[in-house]
Amino acid sequence: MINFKEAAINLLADNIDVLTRDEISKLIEIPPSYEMGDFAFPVYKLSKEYKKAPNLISKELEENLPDNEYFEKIEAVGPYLNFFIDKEKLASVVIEEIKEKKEKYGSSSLGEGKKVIVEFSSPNIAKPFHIGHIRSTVIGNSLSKIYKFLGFDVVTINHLGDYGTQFGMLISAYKRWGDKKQIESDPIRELLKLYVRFNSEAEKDPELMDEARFWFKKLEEKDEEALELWQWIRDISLKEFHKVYDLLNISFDSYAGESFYSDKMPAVVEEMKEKGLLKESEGALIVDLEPYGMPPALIMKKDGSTLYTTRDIAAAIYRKEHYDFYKNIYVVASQQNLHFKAWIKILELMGYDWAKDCIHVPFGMVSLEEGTLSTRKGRVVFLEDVLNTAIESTRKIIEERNPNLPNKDEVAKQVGIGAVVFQELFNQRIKDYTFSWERTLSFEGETGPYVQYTHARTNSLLEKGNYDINHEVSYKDLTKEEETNILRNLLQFPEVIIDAMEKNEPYFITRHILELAKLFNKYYNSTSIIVDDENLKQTRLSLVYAVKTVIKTGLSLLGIEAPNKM
RNA sequence: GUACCCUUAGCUCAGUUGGAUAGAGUACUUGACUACGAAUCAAGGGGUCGGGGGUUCGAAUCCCUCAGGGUACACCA
Repeated sequence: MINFKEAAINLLADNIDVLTRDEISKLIEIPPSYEMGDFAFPVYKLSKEYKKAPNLISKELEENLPDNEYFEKIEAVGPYLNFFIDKEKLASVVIEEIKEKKEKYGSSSLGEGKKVIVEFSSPNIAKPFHIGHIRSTVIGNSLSKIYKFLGFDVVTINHLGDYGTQFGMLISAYKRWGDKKQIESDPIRELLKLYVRFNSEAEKDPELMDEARFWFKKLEEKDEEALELWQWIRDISLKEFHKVYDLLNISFDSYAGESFYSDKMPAVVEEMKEKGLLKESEGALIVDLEPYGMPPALIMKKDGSTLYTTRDIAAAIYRKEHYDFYKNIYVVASQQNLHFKAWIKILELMGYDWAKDCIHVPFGMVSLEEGTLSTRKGRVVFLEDVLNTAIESTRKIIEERNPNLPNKDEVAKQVGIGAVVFQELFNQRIKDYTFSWERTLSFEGETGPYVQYTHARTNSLLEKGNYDINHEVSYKDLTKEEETNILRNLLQFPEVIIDAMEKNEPYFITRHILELAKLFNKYYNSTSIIVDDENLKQTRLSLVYAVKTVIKTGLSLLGIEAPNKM
C-alpha cells in the first residue's frame, strides 16, 4: 500500500542532507490534534545542525517542498512542519486496500520463515483453573494470533504443571484418603480437597512432606504405580481444563509440560558440569550468579532430583533443537521475573547466543477485594464460573433487548466471553488489578460488547443498504471530518499490529479498535448512511464495510468473536 | 535486608523511542428513540501527573532521592 508517512519521508529526505531517511522517519510524529496536521516534523535537530532558529528552518522547508498528490497542504508552524493528508487520496487508498485484502488487511509476510514459540496458560494439574490463570491464557492466545497474522510460523505450547513434588503430595494424599469414584465425579474440586488436606496435615506432621518427596522420586524413577496414578490424574484434569479452553475457543499445538522434560535433565546437568558452571553448596548443586547481581540458582537438590530452573533450561535447549525458534516467548506472571532472568542468564553462560531470543512476557497480579488469591484459604474465583456468569448476564440482556434473535445461546457466549477477554486485554500487561464482578459484567462504554455492538451495527447497515462491493465509489464524498477521522484510524491499523507484536502488548490493538468503534458511532449519529442517492449510499457503505472489516480482524486478533447480530 | 515493578481526574486506566493546550471510560447532572440497532450519541464540571531535586531550548516521559503499595530472593513451581 502507498504509505503517507513514506511519502512525507521522501519529500523531506530530498530536501535535507544532514539527516538519513531513518533519522527523519524516527522524528516524524503525529500531532496532538489533527487540526495541526496528520504528520509533524519537528526541526529542533536541524536547528542544531544548521545553527539557525527552528521557525526559520521550518519556513524554509515549507517553501522548498514541492506540491504532490499525497498532501493537500504542508505548513510551517513554529518549530514544526505539518503535513495535511489529501483527504480524497486517503479515502481511496485505504478503502481500495481494504476491499482488496478484506479480513487480511493489516497482515503481512514480515515473519515468513521464522518460527515463534508462544508458551502460555500452563495451569497446574489437579488445581483449579481460576481467574489468576486467565491472563496468561488470554494474552498468550492473542499474541499467538498476532504473530501468525504477521506471517510467523507459530507454535503454541501449554507447559502443564504436571510434575514436581506437588505431584508427590497428590499421590501420597490419594493413597491415604482418596476415592476414585468420588474424584471422577468432580475431579478438580476433589483433587483440590486432597491437596488442601495434605497441606494442612503436613503442617502438623512434617514427615508427610518426606512421603511426598518419596513419591515424586518414584515417579521420576518411572515406578509403575506412581506412573499410572500420574497419568490418570493428568488425564482427568486436562479434560476439565478443556471445558475452559472450549469456551474460550483456544487450542494448543503441544501439551508438553514439565514431565515431558524429565528425562532430558541429566544431560543438561552434565553439560553444566562440563562447562564448569556448577558449584556444590550445602549438598545441592548451584550456579553462582552473584557477578550478575542475582542470588544463586539451585539446579539440583541434595536428594538428586531437579527443580524448575533445571527444567526450564532443558526445555529451552530442547525447543531450540527441535523447533529452531526465532523467538521463544513465555507468557508468565511477573512474580517469576527473577527466575526467568536467572535461567536465561545461565543459558547465556552455557554459551548459547540464542539465549537472547528467549523472552519472558510478564504480566501483573490479579487479586480479590478480600485479598490475594489463595487456593488454600478458599479465596478463589473459578474461571469457568466467571465465564458462565458473563454468558448468563449477556443472555438476560439479549432477552430484554432483542428477544427475537435467532441463535441466542451462541451469541450470548460470544458476547459474554468477549466482555471478559476484552477487559483482560484492555490495559498494559504489567498492571496489577483487583477482580470485580461489577466491572467484568459491565457492558457499556469501553467494553468488548461496545465494540461488538458497533460491528453488528455496521453489519445491519450493509444488509439494509444492499452494499455492493463492486459499485464505484466517489471518494470525494468521503472527506468530511468524521469520515477522515475514521480513515486515519483505518490507515494506522497495520502499523498498530506490528507495534503490538514488537512489544508483545495486545492492548495496542484493543485500544485501536475501541477508538475506531467510537469514531464510527459518532459518524453514525451525525450522518445518514442509507440515503436515496444510490451512489452516495454505496460510497458511505464502502466506508462502513471498511470499518466492519477492521473491527472484525482486530477482535479476532484478540481472540474475540464478532457476531453479525446481537 | 537486597533486587525488580507500580503510583496520572472520585473510581478504572490511556498518554511507550523526551516535543505543540495532559486524554478516555465510569460515576454524577442534563438532552436525543414514530430514526440506518439507545449495549448508542451529544453537553457539563472534575488534575500541584505520589513529594523533592537534577539533565535539557523543552520532562507525565530520562537520572538521583524520599514516601506509599506490590513481587521475588536455597532444595515448591
